Amino acid sequence: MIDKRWVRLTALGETILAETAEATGNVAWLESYLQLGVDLPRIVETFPDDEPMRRAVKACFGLRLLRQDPWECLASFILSSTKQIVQIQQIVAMLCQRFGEPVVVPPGYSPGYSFPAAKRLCDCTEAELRACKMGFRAAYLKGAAEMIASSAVELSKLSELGIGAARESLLQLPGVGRKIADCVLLFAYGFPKAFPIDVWVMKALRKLYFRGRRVPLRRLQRFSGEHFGPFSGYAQQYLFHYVRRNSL
DNA sequence: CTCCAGGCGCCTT
DNA sequence: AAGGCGCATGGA
Repeated sequence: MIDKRWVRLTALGETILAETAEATGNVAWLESYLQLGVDLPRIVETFPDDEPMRRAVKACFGLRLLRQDPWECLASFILSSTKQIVQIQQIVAMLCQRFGEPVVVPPGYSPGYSFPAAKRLCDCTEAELRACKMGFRAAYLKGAAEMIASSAVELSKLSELGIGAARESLLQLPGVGRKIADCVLLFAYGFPKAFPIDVWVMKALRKLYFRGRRVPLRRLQRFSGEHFGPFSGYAQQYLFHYVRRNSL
């Protein structure tokens, strides 16, 4: 589901086949989501020429970032803390099914639902949200939904700000700390210097650049900003998927 | 049974 | 400013 459209993507060698449930006049929305205008080789070129980055780029050749909807991205990451990825997917699926809007799907496919708007979720009780198995994150999600719906934080205006000011805005939301804020800045707004440091990236940085020593988070953040260049967020993704595949 | 999973918020030093 | 701990839930 992209926005409120059902899409099936298939890799066909060098091209991507996209099938939609309904006719779609122009495909700007899809080009934006897939970031087809991004010149990946130009970006990879800016990475530091050191051994860890060379290995990560080789291991994840062709890895790209998507451009996701800000609210969907934010809400999903609020639900992500100390959860495994499969469980996050289950929670999000349940949220969509219960509170999203039905979307048109091709004949023979199971029903699909959009990601529920902030306004819809702040009308839910915390108990209804907890019923989607999100546990203590329910209060965070509801609180964040209220602030978005009331425009206490205006997601649509963050792209006009610099990364620092945009991050400060996101940090006002309950359940949003530095890591989640940086995920939203990178995946939904495309700030190329946003560098989320989760447990995996922390492991990667320690092992690959600090001889496995324990390093304060502050120092890792400073290092990430200085070492990986103008597209450090992309570098982060290469490192992340590299360590996850090799379970370092 | 215990441990832990793409953190955050709050309470201690 | 920095470090420790609890928080729901489910699976290994």
